[in-house]
Amino acid sequence: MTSVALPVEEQLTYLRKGLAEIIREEDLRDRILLREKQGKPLRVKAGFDPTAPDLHLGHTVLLRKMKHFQDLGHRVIFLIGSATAMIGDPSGRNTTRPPLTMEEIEANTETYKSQVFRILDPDKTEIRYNSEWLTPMAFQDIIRLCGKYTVARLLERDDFNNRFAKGIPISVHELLYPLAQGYDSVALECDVEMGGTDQKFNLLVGRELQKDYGQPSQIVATVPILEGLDGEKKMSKSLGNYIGITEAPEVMYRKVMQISDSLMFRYYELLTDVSMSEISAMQERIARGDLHPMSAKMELGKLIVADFHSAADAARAAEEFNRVVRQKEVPSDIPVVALPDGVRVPNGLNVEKLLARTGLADSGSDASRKRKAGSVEINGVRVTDLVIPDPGGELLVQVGKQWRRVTL
RNA sequence: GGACAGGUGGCCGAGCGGCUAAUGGCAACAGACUGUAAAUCUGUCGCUCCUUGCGAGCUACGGAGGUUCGAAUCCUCCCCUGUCCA
Repeated sequence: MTSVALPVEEQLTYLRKGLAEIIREEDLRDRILLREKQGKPLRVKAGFDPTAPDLHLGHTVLLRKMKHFQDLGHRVIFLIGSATAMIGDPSGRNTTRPPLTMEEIEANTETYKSQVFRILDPDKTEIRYNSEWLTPMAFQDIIRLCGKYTVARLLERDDFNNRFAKGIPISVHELLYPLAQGYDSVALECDVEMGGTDQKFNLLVGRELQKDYGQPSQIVATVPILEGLDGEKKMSKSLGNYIGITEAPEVMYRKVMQISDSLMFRYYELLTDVSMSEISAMQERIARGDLHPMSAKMELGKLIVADFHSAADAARAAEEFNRVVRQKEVPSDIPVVALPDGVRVPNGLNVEKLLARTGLADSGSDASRKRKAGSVEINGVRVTDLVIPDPGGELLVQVGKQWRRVTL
């Protein structure tokens, strides 16, 4: 879809799907019409933290939606929070972070580009840095900015509110974060700002500040926060419940297969172009027993893998999954390592050393535990002995989902 | 500036002189079951070494000292957080 002149109601329908909230929808309609009359695209901004350039599927919910704006001919501003990176969105206790150097930020930007343009259209994307306008601000400018908002209003933010109530520290500079983010919208004269629902407060501050600076208030569009593989907490790298968009097809596919059945529909909704009616039809068929949930999940896996790799990769990943996981055969791409030093002992091979030094265990102690727990298989045979006779040739070592091919 | 309450393993949270590598919960890892779903059950869950044993050593309860045969637990100073008062 590349048409620019889609009727406004159709644009709204297209955009509404998969958005958690639009504030306010009437404003969005008016703004679309206004810009259309002026022959200008909407300026749609979303901010990203330059410290974490590794994107996962959680981020793609937002990116996909940004792409939808582009599909309608609008302009997307991919804002890198180079100046605000020092604060970090006050979601927790990370108070102050060391400032990144310009080199680091540029390196991270490159990483972003290589990932983001798997989804966004580069021709309709503007990459900007908020240090462009925030860094030159003088103290009096900052004071002026602070003068436009009150502490009481900042404390309305859930996170601040909770922390304040529970007596968890809030540093003053954290309060500046929403103001800085809001000011970004002023500097960029945004029509729309997008973000996760957890960003709602910050996005709304932008509306207020724009008004103060004599601009029309931006429309706020929030996307739902994607649950991670555990189905409960939000997808995040630090929680380890994520699927990274640069991960190998097999890994992605396997991770998708691990999610719970209920989560699968959520993923269908937020991560694929499958329509809501198709999704509910699928749910009905599963409820009736016409469709095995696993088949539906396999389909989801293929769709997601194909999005970031290719249909062929997706098919291959599915095949591999069937072979390895369902038929318990040996995976095809096992890391090959040479027999590490110290594994060979006078009467054979030391299993614990083998695990610890091929990355199958975190430490010697961990290796010892895994061995004693009976988690180790070597050449298809469960091994609990500390020392095994040297079988000659190569070793196929398995601990849980991890495999190593060790050459002697 | 003053008064009070706190800082324990990835997180939450017990312990308040020895029996404590530290109860319990969550997370994590492995095994069973399965659709490598969920649920459930079992085991593990600081590090190193080896003679792989209910083995030895080392490190750990904000930091530094001290008391004691022995401290996460008592004392002193310091750092950090919160509440109240000025």
